[in-house]
Amino acid sequence: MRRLIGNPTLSDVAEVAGVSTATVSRCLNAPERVQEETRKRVMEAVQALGYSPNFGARVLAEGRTHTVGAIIPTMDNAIFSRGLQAFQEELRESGLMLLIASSSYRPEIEEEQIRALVKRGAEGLLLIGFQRSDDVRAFLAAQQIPALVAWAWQPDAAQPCVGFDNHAAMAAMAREVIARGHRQLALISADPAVNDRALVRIEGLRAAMAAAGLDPATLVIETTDATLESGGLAFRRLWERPNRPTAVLCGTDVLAAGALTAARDLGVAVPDAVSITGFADLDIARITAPPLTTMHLPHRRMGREAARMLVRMIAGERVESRELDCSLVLRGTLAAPRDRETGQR
Amino acid sequence: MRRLIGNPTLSDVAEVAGVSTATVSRCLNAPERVQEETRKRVMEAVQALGYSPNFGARVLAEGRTHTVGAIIPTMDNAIFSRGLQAFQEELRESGLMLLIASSSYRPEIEEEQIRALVKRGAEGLLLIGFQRSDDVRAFLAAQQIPALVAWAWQPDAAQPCVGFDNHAAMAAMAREVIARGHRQLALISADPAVNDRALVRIEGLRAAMAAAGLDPATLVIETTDATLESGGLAFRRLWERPNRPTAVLCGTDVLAAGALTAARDLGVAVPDAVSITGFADLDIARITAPPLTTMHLPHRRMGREAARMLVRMIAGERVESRELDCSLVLRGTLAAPRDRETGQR
DNA sequence: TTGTAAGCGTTATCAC
DNA sequence: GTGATAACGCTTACAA
Repeated sequence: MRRLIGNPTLSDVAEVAGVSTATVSRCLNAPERVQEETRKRVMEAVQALGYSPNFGARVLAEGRTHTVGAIIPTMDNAIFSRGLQAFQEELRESGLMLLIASSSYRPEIEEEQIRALVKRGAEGLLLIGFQRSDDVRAFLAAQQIPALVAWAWQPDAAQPCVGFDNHAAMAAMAREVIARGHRQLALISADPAVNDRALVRIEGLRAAMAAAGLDPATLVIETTDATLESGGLAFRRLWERPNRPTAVLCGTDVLAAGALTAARDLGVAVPDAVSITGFADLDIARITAPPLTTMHLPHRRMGREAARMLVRMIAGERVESRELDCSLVLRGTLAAPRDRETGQR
Repeated sequence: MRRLIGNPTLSDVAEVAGVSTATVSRCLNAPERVQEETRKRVMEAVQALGYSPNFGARVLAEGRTHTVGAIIPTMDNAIFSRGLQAFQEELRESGLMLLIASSSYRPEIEEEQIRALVKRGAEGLLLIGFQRSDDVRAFLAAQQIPALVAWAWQPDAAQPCVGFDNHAAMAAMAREVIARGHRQLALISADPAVNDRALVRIEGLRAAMAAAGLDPATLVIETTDATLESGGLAFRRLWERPNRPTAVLCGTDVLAAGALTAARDLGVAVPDAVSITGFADLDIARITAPPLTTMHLPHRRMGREAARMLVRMIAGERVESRELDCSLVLRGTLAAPRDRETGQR
């Protein structure tokens, strides 16, 4: 498609200013390399014509797009939005633009978007989690597009990553719950089949149970998607079971908030009748009643660090994967279980 | 910058397949226009070389980037994230990629980002609110970049927009509050100087007061930024004043949730001692205790509609601005004021 | 300091 | 149906 009205080009500017295109280009990209007077003349011509460089031509000639891509499951989940905001802010410092796509937690869409982003000139990619087909991995390698996995860190990761140790974090939460005396645990989690962070968290939880002498097989898991409603529904299902758990751990604050709301609607007192824990320490963790006991994640730091790492990867440097610390934040939804017979703690 | 290892080009593929570059290009862009057999041979060469078209060259030749840009105050505010997600999903349907930037509510950063986005090839822009310097407007006009204002709609808008009538919506909320018997109103709002939606909401509130025979000058306004903490702090300031309001309207659910949390911490019962209302009907509106009375906004519909309109604008079509409906959702934080002397309603 | 001119890798218009 | 070849608008050696 040709532009309806031809935008002014470099040579238009050059003609008006009475210089060569090279000089105009220099004025724009390396002003110090051209004489004060000439530059002034050129800049006036630029102004007069309302010139703005053609993106395609610049990319073709320079060989760079100054753009990176990020593919997240959805922007409509606070667990990603804060870190993503920090990621974008830091990218801006490096003069990079951010291309965003979302996968709706579906691998085939993620793959499609990875290809689309690369086709659109992304020089590097931010990806969530490790789960990915060999096909895409080969594609990325062939195109020499560096990809950084974020929101997850694993000790043995083959790819560069930045995030926290989901296994250890969930295990720590489980230890805290178990230390309070809970023996009947339940988990509300995203589907581990499509969410490797969820899978790893489940494993961490089971490991902690085993280490504490509990049988991991007694763990009841409700798998669901990542919305408030789903968390509430999952809690209701849990509550209909013969053996009600005394503590419900949740894979996310969003699920926990949903569970908490369902508990309130059901007239189930938290933490008196049941303890509920979250994961992520989102804003919502502080506004529930009672406020949510959860695992604090360094959202902004992770976003910033991801941007810095990706910038270096694009520059061709090798980067070390980076583990960030989480910390348990005890608020009001975790307490010792009450004895169901006596009502005593 | 030259690529370290030259990626395969169209002519590499052409050479391997023993055809011309034109044929290869056709195979990729209009497969039906080339013979079955030739195409097969070409595709094999493409595979073998791991060929992927060069973005810059394609843009230069085609004259299109298939990319749009969006600049929002911040992704880290649920009031934008849901609509933005829908916007991106709909863009994908049209084969467009999304470039995202944020302004932190600062006009000068927004302006910088507008220019950056255009420089990076955005064919159209999604902008929040109407407030913008003449400079940028002229720039956009000169570059012939269509811009759609979203999250706001005004009857007399000079630019195409899609959203809701902030004035009418806030007035409706105020009418509801006043109808309950409230006479001492307060508002926790974003700074109207940097947020035109906030300004319009204030005006709507004042208009409703005047229409109900209340003196708009009695409205107490606490201006603050858009975070949970700020909402809480603003509520505390309100509560320290000599004349405590009986109802606190908030410009956003986030501010309302902060206010609600502060009220809880202060031991102020909601809605018994004070009514609080939100705006936007975010997820958090349903998890506060009591759940928040707020104004429902059609987030996803707005995002989708914005994408469709922008696509048409880019195609050169004229579009009509579109107003979307809001609806009051009464939950638990609004009630009739209690008489401070007698405790009666 | 400035100008000349050779790419950059596509798409698209012609001929054939 | 296929092949030459001319744009597309910029950056950047290299020359002057």
